[in-house]
Amino acid sequence: MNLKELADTLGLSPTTVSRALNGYPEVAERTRARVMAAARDHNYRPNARAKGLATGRAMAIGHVIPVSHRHEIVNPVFSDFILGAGEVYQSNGYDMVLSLVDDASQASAYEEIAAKGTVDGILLHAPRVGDPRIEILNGIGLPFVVHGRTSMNDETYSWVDVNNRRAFARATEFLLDLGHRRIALVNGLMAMDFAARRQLGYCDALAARGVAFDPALVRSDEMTETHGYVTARDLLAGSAPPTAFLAASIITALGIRRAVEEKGLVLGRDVSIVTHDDELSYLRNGVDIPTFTAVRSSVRQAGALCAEMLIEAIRCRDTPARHMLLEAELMVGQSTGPAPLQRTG
Amino acid sequence: MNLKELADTLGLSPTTVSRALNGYPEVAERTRARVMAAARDHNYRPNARAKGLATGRAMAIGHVIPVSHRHEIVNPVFSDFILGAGEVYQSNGYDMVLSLVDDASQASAYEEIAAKGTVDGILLHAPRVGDPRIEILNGIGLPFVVHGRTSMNDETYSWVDVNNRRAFARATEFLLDLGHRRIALVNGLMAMDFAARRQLGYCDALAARGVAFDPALVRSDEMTETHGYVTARDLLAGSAPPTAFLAASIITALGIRRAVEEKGLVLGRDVSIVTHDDELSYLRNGVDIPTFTAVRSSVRQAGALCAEMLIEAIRCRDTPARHMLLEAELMVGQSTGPAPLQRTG
DNA sequence: GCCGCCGTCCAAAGCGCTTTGGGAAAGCAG
DNA sequence: CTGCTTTCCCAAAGCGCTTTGGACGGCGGC
Repeated sequence: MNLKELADTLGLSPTTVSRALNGYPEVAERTRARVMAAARDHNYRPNARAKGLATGRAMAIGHVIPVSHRHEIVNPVFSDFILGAGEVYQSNGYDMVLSLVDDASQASAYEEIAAKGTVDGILLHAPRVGDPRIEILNGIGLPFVVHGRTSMNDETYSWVDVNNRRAFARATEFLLDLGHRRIALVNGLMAMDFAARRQLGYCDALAARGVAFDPALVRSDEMTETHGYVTARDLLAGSAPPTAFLAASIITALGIRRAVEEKGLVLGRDVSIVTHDDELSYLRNGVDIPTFTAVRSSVRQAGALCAEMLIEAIRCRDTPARHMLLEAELMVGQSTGPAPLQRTG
Repeated sequence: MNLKELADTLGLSPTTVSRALNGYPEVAERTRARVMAAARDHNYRPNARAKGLATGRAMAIGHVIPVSHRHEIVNPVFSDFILGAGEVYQSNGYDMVLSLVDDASQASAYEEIAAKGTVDGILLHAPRVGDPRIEILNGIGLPFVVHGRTSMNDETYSWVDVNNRRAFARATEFLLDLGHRRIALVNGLMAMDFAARRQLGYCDALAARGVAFDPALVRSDEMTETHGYVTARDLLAGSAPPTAFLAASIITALGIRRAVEEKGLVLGRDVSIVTHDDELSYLRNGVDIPTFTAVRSSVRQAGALCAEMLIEAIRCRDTPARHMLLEAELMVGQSTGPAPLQRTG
């Protein structure tokens, strides 16, 4: 059933039916009611492609997911982010289209997406330090919002980010307050902007208390369980093992805990862990009391905020760039405790 | 730059340019080369909406993700599945569009998607036992492939599934061989088809060895870390605790391990775990030797297979339904060992 | 009674592409 | 040279919708 057929059924012109359905005033209310009823009865939906062609709007938003061929890992927070964004899209009538793009063809991919006209805006994930994609997108002229930031020219584009620096400074301070002095940072890949900021926060807090920064205590890699495990096992086997760990994600923290417990140490007594917690739906941090002490910030909420910001940018194309810095909340759980008395050896 | 402009630049008609770009034979090779070069130079891409309108093909595939409002959980395997499917789509020129649909509006959602015409086919996730969506989709007439199965009328639609029954029978046999008799099954939600099949496999294996089925040893819930932990803690605290656990996913297994180790028990000695392993990219099962003994089957590969099957179904609309049953592989890791001698009390 | 306005509807153009149905030029055989 | 096929190209219709620019009748004001 298309518009013309529906119009024929009603003995009206396509023009009138279109206007009736889209809420234009030039149609009698009685007629509009008749049209609406018929549309419902016949289960009519306007063809999205035709509508898009006519209006110039795609009513869809593109998410570009970088697929690196060296280390093919899907960001585990991705599905929760999508959920948050998706709900906002849905209630605003937007579709969500995903494009997997490998690192090599990043530049051309965005131009292609823009030229094809399948989307009205783009949501950019996982920006790297000094990510060139932002410049590319700015050049293309399609509205976009970045989940996260990249170090330079923050003002030239819209973003939603967690205050990673503050969050990790906060977490570090908390551990310092508990008397820990050897605090390991099990970070994500340093090429990622958020990882760089987290390390800055960690260093800030150490410096503020006059604790020397020890590069041997900082490790960066993809945020897998394995990375947490291997790193913690390594560090704990050293001559001057850390008494506390800062983890970049709950998944990493799980790996760290495994190494800790495997060594017969007790979490919260012998070793403390503070983790960043994205509040992933499938990895809730404990039932009532948080298992891990964590600086937490819902990635799902971030998804919703990004989506709202982007939709607004699409509606009014020439509004200035907007920014939203979310503060993570420190939740004390069972994985932290006072630093143990200095062990000899 | 659109087709008409490109044609004008070249001094050709839109018809010829279109044919040149789409590989039709009615155009001189010299002209074609000229057109191709100009298209590249001007960075021309045909507008997808217009192309779709003209051809009737959307060159996009829809993934419908159920969002239940009671327990809002995103399937943790989802992102890996998407990755596998996405790569296939990309290399075949298809876009991927995601729709979040809440349980209430499942039926109408599919009709809407079909009528809107944004996609050429649908990939169905996480089918439930006797899932009504399959009937709906069959009625709509849009090609679709199910990742998983539902119990009835397997022949009437295309699916890709792991042989869950066999996999869990296999895992159970393995534990029985090691001498375990009290084997707990920490399953996913029983409403999910795969969970039901897994339990069947478990029961099959017990029955084949004459071991009585104890309903107290079977627990079903969403496959979170918390579920694994809480369930295992409960069961281990009972008067006749299990000596082995079957976990529905690595995430659940992590929770079980936590409960085991918290109780001071040693994995692979006091308690064994066999888990299903979807080979999630962010939760690799160990570095060299698998941490968990597992029946494994890559969900990413399943995504790719689903995508291929669906694209084929779209290309030849009236091919019969196809089915693909993947066998999971048993990988012995460090989480299993001979059943401990019977503890008294 | 005439004019102008308003409310209601419609015809037709246009969005950017594909595809049908020629048509002109070139090539070939007779 | 004629008639036919082949090669290469084009004009125009059409995909399903929106939107511009009227058309038409009824109404009130003067």
